[in-house]
Amino acid sequence: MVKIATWNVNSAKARLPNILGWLDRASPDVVLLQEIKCETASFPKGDFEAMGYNCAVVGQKSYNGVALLAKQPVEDILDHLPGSPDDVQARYVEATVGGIRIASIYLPNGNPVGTEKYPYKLAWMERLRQHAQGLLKTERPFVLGGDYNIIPAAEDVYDPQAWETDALFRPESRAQFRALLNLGLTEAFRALHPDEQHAYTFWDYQAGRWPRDQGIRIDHFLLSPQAADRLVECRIDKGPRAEEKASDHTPVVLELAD
DNA sequence: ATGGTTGTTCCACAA
Repeated sequence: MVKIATWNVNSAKARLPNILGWLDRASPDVVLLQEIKCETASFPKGDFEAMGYNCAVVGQKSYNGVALLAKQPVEDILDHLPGSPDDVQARYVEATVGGIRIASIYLPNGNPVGTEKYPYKLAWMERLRQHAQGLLKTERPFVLGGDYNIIPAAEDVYDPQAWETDALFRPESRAQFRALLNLGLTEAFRALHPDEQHAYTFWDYQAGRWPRDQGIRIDHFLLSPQAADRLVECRIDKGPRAEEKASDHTPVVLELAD
């Protein structure tokens, strides 16, 4: 069994004790991090290496930043999403681990709608769709995990009406996400748990969203057919969201058969 | 419509 986790940590440095503690307990084989919020050189790589992880890091100052950690060797690293050479935002890293192509994705938020941020989000998603189309042609297993900043459906948000006009839930955003799935990818959590309600991965720090369980499900694993054949489990671990100095996101864990 | 919190950086911005 291979255990792959994704977690938007909202700063690798501020969250370091939480991350190390969780890795020690959960012991995933592969970890996809988003919003590390530091430059590649200042990522606390040594702490993860000391726990036996190899690291591929794509950082930038202050914002964004993604990483892929794995107990097995990390090979053939791709440090950006192809299709827009001028895009400098650190939102994508992809590598091969144990014969599986794996990406850590931090999809643009897109708010406020009406600014250049929203078309940037939609264009980024179209680039991701094009790239996934290319990966599918290899007919090999791949896993695209991360913070998609997409609420796929009404059952994935505590108050659908309140989110109607938000970039995470607008029809154009959801249509672009659907187009990605319709290439033939499997959204692991919903495929395994079609009826599960209140299965959230993010709760805002503001307005008591966590204690009231008013969250949204925006962190996802998308699997190629060859990876979906091996799908065993996908669950949300709410534990880390309850800790002191928690990230606003909690980890999602995927298990694939060997 | 407002309010509310966290992180990084610099006294705003992103989420």
